[in-house]
Amino acid sequence: MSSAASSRPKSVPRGRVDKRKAILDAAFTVFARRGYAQACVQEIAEEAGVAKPTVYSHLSDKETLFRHAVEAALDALLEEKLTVIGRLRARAPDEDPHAALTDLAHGLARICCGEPARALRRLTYAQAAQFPDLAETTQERTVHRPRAALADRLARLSLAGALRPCDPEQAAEHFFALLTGPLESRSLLGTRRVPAAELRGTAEAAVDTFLRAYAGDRQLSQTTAEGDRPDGS
Amino acid sequence: MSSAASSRPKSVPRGRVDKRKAILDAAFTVFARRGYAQACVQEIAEEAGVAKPTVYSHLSDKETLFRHAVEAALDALLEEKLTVIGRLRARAPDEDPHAALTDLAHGLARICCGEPARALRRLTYAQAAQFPDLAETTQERTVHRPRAALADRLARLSLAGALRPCDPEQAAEHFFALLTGPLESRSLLGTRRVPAAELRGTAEAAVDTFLRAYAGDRQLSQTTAEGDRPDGS
DNA sequence: ACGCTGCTGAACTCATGCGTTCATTCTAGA
DNA sequence: TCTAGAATGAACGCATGAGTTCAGCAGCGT
Repeated sequence: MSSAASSRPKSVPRGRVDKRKAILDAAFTVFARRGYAQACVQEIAEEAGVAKPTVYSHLSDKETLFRHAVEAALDALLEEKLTVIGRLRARAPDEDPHAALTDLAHGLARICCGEPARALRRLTYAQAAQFPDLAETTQERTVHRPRAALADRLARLSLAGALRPCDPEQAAEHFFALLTGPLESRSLLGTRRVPAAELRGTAEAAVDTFLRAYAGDRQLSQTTAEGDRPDGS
Repeated sequence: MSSAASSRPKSVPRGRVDKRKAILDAAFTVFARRGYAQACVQEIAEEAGVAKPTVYSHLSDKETLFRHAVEAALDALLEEKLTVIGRLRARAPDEDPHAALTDLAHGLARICCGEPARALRRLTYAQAAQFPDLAETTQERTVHRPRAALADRLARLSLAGALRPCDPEQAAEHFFALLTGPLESRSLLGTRRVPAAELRGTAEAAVDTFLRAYAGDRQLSQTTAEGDRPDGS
């Protein structure tokens, strides 16, 4: 997303390129950098390697620009998360869930701490009051849908006896909470880049606690023994 | 905080009042309502029942105004949280931790879903890029200090055998995560007012899961039996 | 009664930035 | 090669709002 635009395509051959996409990418980059109010359309145009009137010919408004840019970024992020969650499907349902969940947690942690996700969180929080419908879309795409997808997977694990009988929606919610809550505080509201080691430690701690609370009888003793050192961060 | 200013003291007797406090309260109210960039000093002055030059005579800048208003709100919020956490101290350390933690969770949930806390989260997220030091102060006051305070209490519970041996800092972190994560998603990024019933249910679910993961051997069977219905929200 | 101090309100300057206009230039396609 | 449509860039009008100025006014101590 921002990686493509951050190389400042100043010298696009001026002819036919996919200007619209370039503009939306640039818009997200600049909004992420400055925030909605502080971002000016001129800078977006420059970032996209395009003239200001061109921007207005594609997207009528600064607000429209913002909405489309944010929604595109949301979609990309959702897809990433669903892919990582979907990897659970490939696992044998009766395998030890510890390894599978650790992989999952680590994958999700990497996504949540990536620049796009952090920027998106800042932007949607900031404009939650001004564009309440966007806040709703955001929750839907970044929280509810991934949670539902995870709940499906956890339900299967539960049936297979790897997790105790429980409400899978709530289990998924708690899984995400244990993972993203600590990450949130470690990234200083998305301000700071979380080092990979911390990220891994946080993910493991989350899985540990999650399994202590949700592991099925079959797994309990094993898990409890394994995660007994206090911490490591 | 905002309750004093929300009654629009349009007709202050013009003479000596604590203008400065009125201004800071009004500033927080207006910033919370509009966001930093959209808030205008004129509106803050009106909300405080004061003329615009008076505002500038007390606080030199819009930025200064913002910082002082936010920090005052942060302090108030921190004190509230510490008070609620401090109530754990009064409990007998060998008593069943379930009741104590539920009280705590419920108290914290009420604070975190209150208008000041939600507004504060929106504001600091929004301006995290522009005023990074404020983001740090915010984390310190709203996360680290309360977590440290809770960790102290949990350490005592652990020593008393009510919780299993564990890193109290991490236990506290997970406790907060299990509580505030779900609350966050239920309040739609602070946009929506969470109904009391949901709030209570979330708090109980958080304590449930927390105790399943952290209860000491003495408590394990009891807790596990008690929280066995899937959910309730 | 007098003047000092702090507040008022209205008007002002100035910077910023949205959205638009227009004459010009480029590219694609016939 | 010629033409239509898209893109350019530079300038413009206009609104908004930060921060300031200033003449007047209320209260208060003396």
